[in-house]
Amino acid sequence: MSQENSLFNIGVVERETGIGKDTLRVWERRYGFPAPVRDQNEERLYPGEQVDRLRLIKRLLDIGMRPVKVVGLSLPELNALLNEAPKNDPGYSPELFEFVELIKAHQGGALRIALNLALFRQGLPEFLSKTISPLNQLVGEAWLRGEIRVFEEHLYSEQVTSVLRAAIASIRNPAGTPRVLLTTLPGEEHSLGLLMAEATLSLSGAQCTMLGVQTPIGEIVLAAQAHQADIVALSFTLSMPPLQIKSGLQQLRQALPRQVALWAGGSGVARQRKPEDGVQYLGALSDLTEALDLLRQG
Amino acid sequence: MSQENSLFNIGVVERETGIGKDTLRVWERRYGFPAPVRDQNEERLYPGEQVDRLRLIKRLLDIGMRPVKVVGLSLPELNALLNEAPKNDPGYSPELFEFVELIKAHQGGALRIALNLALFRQGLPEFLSKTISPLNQLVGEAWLRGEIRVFEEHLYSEQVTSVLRAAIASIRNPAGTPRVLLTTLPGEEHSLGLLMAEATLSLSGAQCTMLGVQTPIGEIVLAAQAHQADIVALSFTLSMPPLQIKSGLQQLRQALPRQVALWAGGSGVARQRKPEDGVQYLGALSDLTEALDLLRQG
DNA sequence: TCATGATTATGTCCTAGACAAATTTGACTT
DNA sequence: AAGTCAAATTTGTCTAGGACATAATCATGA
Repeated sequence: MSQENSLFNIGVVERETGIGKDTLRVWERRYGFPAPVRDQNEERLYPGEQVDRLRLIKRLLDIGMRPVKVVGLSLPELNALLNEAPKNDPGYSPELFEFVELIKAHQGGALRIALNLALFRQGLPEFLSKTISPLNQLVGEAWLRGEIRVFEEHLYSEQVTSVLRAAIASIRNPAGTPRVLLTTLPGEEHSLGLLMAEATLSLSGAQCTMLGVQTPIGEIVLAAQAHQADIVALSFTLSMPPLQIKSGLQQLRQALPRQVALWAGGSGVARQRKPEDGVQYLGALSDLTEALDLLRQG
Repeated sequence: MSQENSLFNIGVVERETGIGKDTLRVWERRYGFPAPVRDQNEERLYPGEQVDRLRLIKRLLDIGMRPVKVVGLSLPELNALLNEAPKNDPGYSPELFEFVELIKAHQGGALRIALNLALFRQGLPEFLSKTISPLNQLVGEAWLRGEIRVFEEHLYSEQVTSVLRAAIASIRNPAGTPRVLLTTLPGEEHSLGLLMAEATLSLSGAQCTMLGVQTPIGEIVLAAQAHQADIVALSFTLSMPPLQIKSGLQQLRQALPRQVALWAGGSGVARQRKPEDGVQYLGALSDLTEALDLLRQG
C-alpha cells in the first residue's frame, strides 16, 4: 500500500477516515483494533497500514455491516468476507467497465469526453439513471475490492461534476416552477447527488437554487424563506451516519414552514428504517420527477 | 436571528461551527462561554443564539484575534470590537458593492450574469485579482458585520464556482506543461481557491488535474506519481487551523519525491510564520504565474 | 530597536465510566 | 412458517477533570 512507515495521531486519523476520536478509542478498548503505538507522551500514533484498514472498515459499516463483525479483522480476512458477501450484481452493462478502465488508467480527459458522449447519446435522464448511478456504485465496489484508490475516486467525481455542471448551465430555468432549494446538512460533504438532482429537476422545468454542501439547519430555513422555495431538497450519501440524518431531518422539518416540502434523497436515506413525518424520501432519481408531477397536480 | 428556541447538542455544534468538542468544553471551563443548558442526562444543549455567537467567534479567531479577548464577549461587545478594529480598507471599487447588493437581494441568476460580464470585460487574470479576490474578502467582512448570512455566502460561492468552472472548461489544456495536481488536505473543504488556481494555471498553459477537496496525504503522493505531476498545488482558507496546515505540509513534503514541487496558496498560508523547507508559499494569484515562469526557465 | 528567555494561553490528547437508541435475539402466538 | 413483542446486546456519543507541547505574549537586557 502507501505510507507504510508513516504514523498519524488521532486527530489526523479522524479527518482522514471520517471516524470520530471517541469511536476510535472505544473500538480499541472493545475490539482490540486499531492498535496504535504510543509516543513518549502516551499519545496514540496510528501506522499508515491501520489507517488504510480503518478506511475499508468505514466503508463496510456504511454498507450495513456491524462493527463486531468487521472491526478487528485483518486485511485478508476482510477481503475474504468481501468475496463471500452476497453480490447483488445488477448485471452492469459492458460500457460501464470501459469507464472504470479509464479511471484506472488515470485518463481524466478521456473519461470526461466519454461521459459527455454518453450524455448526448442517451439524453440526460437516461444518462443519470443508466450510466452515472450504476457507475457510482460500480466505482464504490471496485474501491472495496482494492481495485481503485481514493484518489482515483476523486478523479472520477471531478469529471462527473464537470460534465453535470456544464449540462446544468445550459438547461437552467430561472423562471421555472416550483422553486427548489438544494443543499446538504452539515456533515454531508458530497455534492454529486445534489448535482444529479439539480440536473433532473431543471430538465423538468423547476427553478433550482443550489446552496452547495453543509448549510447549517437554521440557514436552510432562512434561505427557503428568502427564495420562497416550495421544496427543500437534501442529499445524503452512505458516509453520513443514519442517526445524524434522522435527527437532522427532524430538526429541519420542525423549523421549516408547513407549506414547504422537504425531500431527502441519496443512498443514505435508503437505509432509514422509519420514515419521518413530513419528509418525502426519494430512493431513485426517477422518484424525483414523479414527486414533482404529483406536487404540480396537487 | 434564527432558531431562537432550538437547542443543539455538542456534536451538532461541532459540525455547524467547526469548533471541536474538546475546545467547546474547555472554553466553557476557562472563559465561562459557551454556557449550554443541560438535559435530564447532564448533557450539554446549546441555544441557537450561542451557536450563532460561536460562529462569529470562530471567524474572529480565524482573522487573528485571541480567544481570551473574544470568547465570552456578548454580541454587542463583539460588534463594538469589530468597529474599533483597524480597517485595512483597500478602497474597494464601487462595482464590487453592486455584487454584494445582488447577494443581499438573493439574485443568484443576476449575480452569475454580472460576474460573467465582468469576466469577459476584464479578462480572466484581472477578473480573478480585481473582482473575485477582493469580493471574497468583502463578502467575508460583510458577514462579520452581520450584513449577510451564511446561506448568502453559500449562494455567492456557488455562483462563482459556476462561472469559474465554465471558464476552465473552455481553456483546459490536456497537453500543457508543466503538469499540476490540485487538491486540498483533509480538513480543508473549500474549493474556490483551487478553481481560481486552476483557471490561472490553465490560462498559462499548464496541464491541471483537479482532485477536488480533502485528499488524504498518502493518496496525494500516489496521484502525483500516477499523473507524473511536476507540481502539487494545495489551497488553504482561514478556516484551516495553522497547526494543521504546518504539519500537513511537513508530512506531504516528506512523502513526496524531491523533484515534485509543492506549492501552497490561499489566505490560510499567509498566516504561517516560519516557512517550511521545500514548500513554495504563494500569497497571491499573481505569484502563481511568476512561479510557473520561474519553474519553466529553471 | 532588536534578540532572548520566561511566562501565559491554547488546543488537543488522555482515562474510564455512563447511557440512550438501535439492533439482534429469543420466546411466544397466529 | 411467519409475525409480534419484550429482553438482551451492541454501538456511538457524551461526561469529568487532568495533562502537556507548542504558540503567542511579555519582560528583560544588549
